[in-house]
Amino acid sequence: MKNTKELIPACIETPRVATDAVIFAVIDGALKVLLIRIGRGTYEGQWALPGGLVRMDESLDRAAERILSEKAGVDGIYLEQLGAFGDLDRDRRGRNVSIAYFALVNGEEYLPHTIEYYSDIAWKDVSRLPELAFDHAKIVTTGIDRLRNKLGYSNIAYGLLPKEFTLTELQTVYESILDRPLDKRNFRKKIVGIGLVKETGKIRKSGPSRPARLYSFADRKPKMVDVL
Amino acid sequence: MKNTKELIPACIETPRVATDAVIFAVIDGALKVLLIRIGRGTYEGQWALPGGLVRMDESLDRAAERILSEKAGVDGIYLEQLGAFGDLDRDRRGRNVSIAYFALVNGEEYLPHTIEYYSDIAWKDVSRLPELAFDHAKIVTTGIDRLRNKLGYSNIAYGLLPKEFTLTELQTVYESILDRPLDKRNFRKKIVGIGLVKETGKIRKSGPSRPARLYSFADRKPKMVDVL
DNA sequence: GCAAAAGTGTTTAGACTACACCCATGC
DNA sequence: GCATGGGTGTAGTCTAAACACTTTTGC
Repeated sequence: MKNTKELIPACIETPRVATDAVIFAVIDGALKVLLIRIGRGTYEGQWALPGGLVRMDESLDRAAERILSEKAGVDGIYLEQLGAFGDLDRDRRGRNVSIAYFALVNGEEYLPHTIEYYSDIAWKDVSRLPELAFDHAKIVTTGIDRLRNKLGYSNIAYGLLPKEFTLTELQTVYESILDRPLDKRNFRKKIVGIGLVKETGKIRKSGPSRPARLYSFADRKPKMVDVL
Repeated sequence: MKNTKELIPACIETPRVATDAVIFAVIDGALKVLLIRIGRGTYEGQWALPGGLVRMDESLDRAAERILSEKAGVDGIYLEQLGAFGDLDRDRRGRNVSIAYFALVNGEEYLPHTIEYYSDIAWKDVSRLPELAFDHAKIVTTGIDRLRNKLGYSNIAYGLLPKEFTLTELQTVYESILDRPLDKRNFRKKIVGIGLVKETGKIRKSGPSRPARLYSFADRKPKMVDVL
């Protein structure tokens, strides 16, 4: 673009720009993605990620926030860019490029609700995904890779948990995402040792078993830490 | 975009889509980036990354390859997407989004040459960069971070070296990029131990010192390995 | 024989892994 | 008193870091 002609016609042939969001939550011990079902048009009835076109007067990050808020009712959470997806055949309706974002929410607190154009919205288990429209399967895979990776060197897991939680709950989140069991003693030693979480002093009683201590994250901003 | 109206006007208001490339080389023991100087227009005389508009009939990856080839004469090298940059004020000439790529070349083999629209092209030391047009300083920073990171868990350094090289040369590349000295014995032990490189059996004599064994990369395709 | 770069091992400290039993509570 | 999940320590192995001298060559 640097060296194209300087005077730009109001309208130039360029791919349209959209964003799609991969929103994760851990629910019932399983990693889930928020999917919507398209209500009309070429892809009617198919599952896809929530997304939308980027407007001329908003940055990519802002567009992602707006679309997430409008189409999935999620506000004020951590959003991170996953990358741009721009293969020629990604959308049969016309040439476009999608900037994918990924986000984490606490599955207990957030209740998805369907909106206009979407005939359905639901959490789907990543290990049993339906067929997805566009190149969204690829985007989801990229998102899962990023999430797994990031879990090992950052504190992002805070996005998936309530303010207070037990170490067992935290471990379940890690195990669900990594899809493998972790040693309880080593996990607790490490997590507490690096100061990822701190004790709240509170205790939660639940059912016929020893009550658990409640912890909270030392930081609720994205931060690099050697976790695993 | 999924839930916009189905029939798309031939021309819709959307940001233009471009790509820019951050091309690295290690020359004279310093990490360098390939920059061009803009020949005309709003940003005339300023330094920037080589880039260009994405066409309607090519994917992002393909556009990046084409532009790299056309504007910097670099062909057939490893290209990796860095991410999308789409702030509102990134280009004073109009709204656009740039998909940035990063690439590595062997500074000894590749000689940059100026082309149409560019008044100059040159390797610039990353520690002494001129002021850059657009948001290219941010893109370069992202590129350097990615490169440093990747050096630690992949074999990408092969892109920066000729087919055969000495272990000292390899170490210089690592040190230039990480901007810190490495222990010679530990470096060699690790690099050879993990099988990143293999001996060619050849020896290179050069000046008044002990001749050095020549090595080559075990793999010349991107691969994950725990290097540092 | 000396300057210049190549090459080579050992020791130590910290991190990761594997592993099994007692504790506090509700019913 | 028993079922349920919470909580704890140690020994062995591996990896990373620190560190200094000998070798081969050209001149």
